[in-house]
Amino acid sequence: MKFQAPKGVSEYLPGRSVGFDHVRNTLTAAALSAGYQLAELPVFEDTELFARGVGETTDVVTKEMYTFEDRGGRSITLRPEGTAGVMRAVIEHGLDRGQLPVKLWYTGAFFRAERPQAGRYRQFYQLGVEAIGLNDPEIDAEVIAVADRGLKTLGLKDYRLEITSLGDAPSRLAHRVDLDVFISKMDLDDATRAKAAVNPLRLFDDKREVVKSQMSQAPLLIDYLSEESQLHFSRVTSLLDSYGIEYVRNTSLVRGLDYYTGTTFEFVHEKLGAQSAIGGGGRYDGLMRQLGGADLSGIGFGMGLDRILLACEAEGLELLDPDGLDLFVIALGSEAKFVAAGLVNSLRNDGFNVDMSYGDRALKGAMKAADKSGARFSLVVGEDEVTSGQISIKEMETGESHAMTISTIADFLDSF
RNA sequence: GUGGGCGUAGCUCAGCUGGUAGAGCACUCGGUUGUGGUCCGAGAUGUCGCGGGUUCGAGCCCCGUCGCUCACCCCA
Repeated sequence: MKFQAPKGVSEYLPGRSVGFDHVRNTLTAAALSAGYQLAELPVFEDTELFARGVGETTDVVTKEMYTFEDRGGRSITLRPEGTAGVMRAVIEHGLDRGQLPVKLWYTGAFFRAERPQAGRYRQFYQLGVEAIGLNDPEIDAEVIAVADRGLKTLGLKDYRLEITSLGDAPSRLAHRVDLDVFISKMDLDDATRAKAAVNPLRLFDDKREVVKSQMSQAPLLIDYLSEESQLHFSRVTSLLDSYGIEYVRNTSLVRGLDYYTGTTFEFVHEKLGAQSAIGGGGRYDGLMRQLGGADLSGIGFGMGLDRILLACEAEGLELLDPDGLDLFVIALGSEAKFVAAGLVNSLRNDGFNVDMSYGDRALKGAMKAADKSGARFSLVVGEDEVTSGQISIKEMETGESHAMTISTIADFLDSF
């Protein structure tokens, strides 16, 4: 029996794992730049948390969750998204009792039992932030700017920020009345009509031409915003303007999680195929209360690390490893190998990244290994070096060598 | 869940109307008794995804299955 990874999971091995780590670290740095603090949360939660948080009628809940019963008979679900778990932790530990907003970031694996596709996996990685407790347009702009800063720091260019406002409850109620009337007059198949009955906004996202052409005349939620919602949204866009962050208004932007209200956004990459959303998020007014907490608003985003890596690769960005090897040591002969191992261990204790050749490789092969390791310097240790203590460190890129004694290697490496 | 394409060496792929498996890259060794990237030479590597069927004979045809992939759906 030959084992294979479970269907549809993403995994990153040498070659791509450095790029993945770089993406994650860059987005982490963006979150830290704005004062977000780490929340390390479980990957599974009470099933009910997601049912109530994400929305009972969403596809995510009705057909994409990994749900199972644990040994105590509890219904457990692998987290399909991050916000519900963060809210649970905030409520459970009373994090909202101090100063607001509570600003948290998280990263890790998420799970949805979907049919795999380009950029869509059953286990995938996200990094997200949540700012909870205040309904301040400056926070909306900050959250969007953090995500955008992360993408720009990576060097991404071929993406766009789409943004809209889903308004507050009164706005949406007024719109829905008119939208339902409009949809009732449309020519639709049964499945689509059923979908519309659950959430009519979904029809704005339909890719079929028959639906798209009819929906082009549909009433838009953006035209129903209350004055308060309008003011909030225009302030957010003004802030983005002042930050120099470009965006396009997408009045038919719809998201698959039910909890979004007000400011809602999505980052879309142009070179990714059908699964082109590399991240998205928005404000959620009723979520915390819905989950048994105080009636506080919040806003956050989730960025898809797998898709962002794909986007970087599609743009041909170089994702370098900042923590590569400083030195690669080649030992010739048993005695030299013993000495070299001690030297390597001691340099590692001093904080350098060092590797050495193992086995009994010929010098040529060992040099090749040094080359492939990506180390900045190489060093050959043989009988002569062991007895004299004199060595010569070679700079791999230039081929230049530097003579010194073994005891001064650390000082030499430090000077670079 | 629905539909299309594809599974051959570690990777990318070739393999004719069915006749018993190949290339390039990567890897190892040597040319150059202790200095990589170039060049030259040699070598090693496969249950041809898996199971069944047709056939004297299957990598090739048929069925099933698993996986990958692309799109729908949905979303990160």
